Amino acid sequence: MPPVTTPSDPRAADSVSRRSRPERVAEAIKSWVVAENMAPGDKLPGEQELIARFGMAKGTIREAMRLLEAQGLVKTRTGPGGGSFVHAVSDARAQALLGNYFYFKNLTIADIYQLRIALEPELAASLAGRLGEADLAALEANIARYDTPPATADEDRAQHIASLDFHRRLAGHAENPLLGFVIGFMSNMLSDITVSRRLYEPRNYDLWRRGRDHQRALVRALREGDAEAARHTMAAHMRGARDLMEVQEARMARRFLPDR
Amino acid sequence: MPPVTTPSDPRAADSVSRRSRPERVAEAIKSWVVAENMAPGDKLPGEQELIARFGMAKGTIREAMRLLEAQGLVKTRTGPGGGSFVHAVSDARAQALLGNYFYFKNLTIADIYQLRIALEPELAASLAGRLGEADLAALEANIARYDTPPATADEDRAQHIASLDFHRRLAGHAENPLLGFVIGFMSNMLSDITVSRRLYEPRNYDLWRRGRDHQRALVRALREGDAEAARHTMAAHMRGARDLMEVQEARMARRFLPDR
DNA sequence: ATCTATTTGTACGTATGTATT
DNA sequence: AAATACATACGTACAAATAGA
Repeated sequence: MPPVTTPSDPRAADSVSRRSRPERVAEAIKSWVVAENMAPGDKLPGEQELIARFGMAKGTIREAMRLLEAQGLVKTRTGPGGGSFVHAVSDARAQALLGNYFYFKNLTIADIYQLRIALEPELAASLAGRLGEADLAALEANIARYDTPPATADEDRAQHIASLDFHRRLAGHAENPLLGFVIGFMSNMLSDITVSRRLYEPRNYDLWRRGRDHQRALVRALREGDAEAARHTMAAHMRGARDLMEVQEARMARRFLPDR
Repeated sequence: MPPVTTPSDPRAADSVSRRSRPERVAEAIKSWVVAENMAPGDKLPGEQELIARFGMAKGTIREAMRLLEAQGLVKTRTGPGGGSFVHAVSDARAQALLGNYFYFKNLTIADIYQLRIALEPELAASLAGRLGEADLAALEANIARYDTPPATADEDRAQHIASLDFHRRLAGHAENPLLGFVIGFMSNMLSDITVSRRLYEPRNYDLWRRGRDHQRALVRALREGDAEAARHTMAAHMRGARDLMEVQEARMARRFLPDR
């Protein structure tokens, strides 16, 4: 583990030394993890050893560990064999942290759909012919969850989330982790909306049913390995979904995404 | 500020109470910020008041504040009038946190280009006719930074980063914050690469010069407000840039993104 | 099932650092 | 320059959790 600038360093004015000690310790540990090429599950030095190595107080070291924990990079366990361990940042954590960023922007549903229309067809095409029968069956089972018209606002909402699950599933199968992450993130953001015109109004329901048929056609194209059909079907599905959101006057909820 | 489950709570087994006290305090403060609809700059209660309100020790409160600080949601200042303040998560912070997530995936340059090819043309089209003359001139000045062939590996690298600045600038003008963020993030990820075949080899340089010409044509389309020309020029530019990365056998660096 | 050892988690008092007035 | 109001850091004591005997 590398040394950290000591507190008695006389040149304490540059942008590195201006950071708090916990911050500096956390940075040092991060670059140590890189230098040692550590993998998830590997154990970091214990509290006492860190206190000794950095020459800092227990509280300072603990604050540093909380900084790393909030980033999702370490998990800490008590007891014998306990300690802090390198941890791969989870999907949910990364999404929650990114959601914090957008909490202060005013991201609209139209913004999200601009990316969905560009990316979901790309994902669909790249998945054609690459899903096993079990996964395809799971997608069809998912569609069945919203096969009957919703009768209440609660059912309406549940079906809306269920139809996003379809896209979350696809995202989970993406071989491109960036593509999968962005699409999964958008699906979760869209799960948190409020609508002022309900789905079960005839005009809305018609749009919605067309979307469900698109999903059916999409699974067919995926099964047959027809990438271009999958791409075009998904593109049509996304345009329809965007229109439905507009008709429903859907609005994003203003809250932080949950971490799990 | 809402109360937090007290330490003497007998039902300490569910997924909420299993969180550590600092985590619970941090969550409570986050939902309080939402409930009060606080904005960046607003002051949170001071250490002493939090200690009193939560009935916890100073160290616990401080660890909670470090959790929020790592997420980029609060900044803390010392001195009179100091304390912790709500803070909009910065671009750099959000990118660094998302970069942590991809550190453990193996994201390839091809993965990034799959998204760039889908998204950059969309951004270009949406910017056509919407940039002022000053911004357009800045883009042209940026292109001038790599107008002459690089002579050394250092110049090669500097020009590579400079050409990504062009895209960072465009991303900065995006009206869609999600689109701008994702493109800016990818630009920064691509700034951290190593290449095994240098740009100044004739074949590579030819590809690279074609890219520079695409950027020039793109600025022209943006100035003229021709969205479709901008879209197609950017699409060609992205395909060319991807080919150049492949020819150069570029590889992602394995490190954490800096926070600023 | 209990005890014991190990390791983190919480508490609290004191001293120091830092920025504002 | 001095007083003030705040966070920052330290050190110690004890509590809680967990694995293993």
